[in-house]
Amino acid sequence: MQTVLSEAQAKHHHAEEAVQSLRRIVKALHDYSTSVEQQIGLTGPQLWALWELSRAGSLSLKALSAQMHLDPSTVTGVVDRLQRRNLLVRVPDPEDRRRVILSLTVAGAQLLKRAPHPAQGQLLHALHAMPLKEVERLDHALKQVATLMEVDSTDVRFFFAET
Amino acid sequence: MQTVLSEAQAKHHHAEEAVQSLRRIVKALHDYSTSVEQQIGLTGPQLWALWELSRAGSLSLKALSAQMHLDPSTVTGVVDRLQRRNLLVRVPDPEDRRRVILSLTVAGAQLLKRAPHPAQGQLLHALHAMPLKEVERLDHALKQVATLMEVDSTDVRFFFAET
DNA sequence: ACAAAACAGTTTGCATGCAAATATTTTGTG
DNA sequence: CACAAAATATTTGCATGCAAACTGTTTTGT
Repeated sequence: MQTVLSEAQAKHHHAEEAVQSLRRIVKALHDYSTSVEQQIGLTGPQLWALWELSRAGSLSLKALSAQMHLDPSTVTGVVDRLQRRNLLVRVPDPEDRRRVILSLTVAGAQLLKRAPHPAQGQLLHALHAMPLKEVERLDHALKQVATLMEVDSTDVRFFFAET
Repeated sequence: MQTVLSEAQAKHHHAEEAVQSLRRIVKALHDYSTSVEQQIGLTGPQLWALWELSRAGSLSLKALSAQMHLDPSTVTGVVDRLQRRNLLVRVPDPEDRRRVILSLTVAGAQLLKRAPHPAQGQLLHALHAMPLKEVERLDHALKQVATLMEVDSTDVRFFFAET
């Protein structure tokens, strides 16, 4: 019983620490975004959108929001602000007049050239600085966490006693 | 050279996968927040604020925002909405009249009783479902990632070649 | 052929979230 | 004591982000 208890406590400890680390990671990502904004005057999502557009050549708004895992209504706003600064254009799709084709302008493409890699760059950089074995394990563990979180999405209430 | 190259590729692969998993985790956290909102009519931050307040008894706005790692101006808004629903009260601190003391109302405390554990509950639940060894490794790896990201916050530009 | 359903994009309304500016109060220094 | 500096909370302005409602267009089913 003693063993079980202390093992549970150890797990609790590491779990809390892991959550804390995730918070730090999210914060670091945000700070990186802020520094990018200072450098080139684009917010994280704005740079990300341009980057996806550059990668794909051109995209419908729906496709772009799928790439970014964001709601189309959110992306509409981001695209508005980019268009207002002449970094991209909206062109109606002749094939399907519901659709809008988004493409970079020359100004947009040029800006991208002097811009850093979008948001996740920081994270990827950190991962690349770690030994392969470590990255493998991290990958595996995170995948497990993500899956567990997705599976148990219903009634997780009171999993923790109030101590 | 062959070995080095494929090892780099393996690392790249796992790094990309890890980023993807982090995205899934963030999304799962958000989905959990949404389900909580459906259940008890409070957003994630609102529940979180009440919970911190309950844990501490009472807090100044500054202290609460420190607990939540949020800007005071953000917390002001959250507190506004909670106060509007009579879940907490603002009382001027007689000791220091700049300060405001936040405390739960009876209604707030009662609501908390039937509320699930705030946001991170989902994540903690998932971590507790994992073997201790795994949680330990995850904790360690995440700590490393967070530290690396914080250290290299300046010029990470172009760490990745455009492939 | 044409009503119904599905789809793409936008608009509106709301809740975060931060930075910068402001008002009030307290503290520290000469 | 006086006055500058710091601290606390708020306000304002802006950019995400989602859900729901709405418009127009295309596809589907009968």
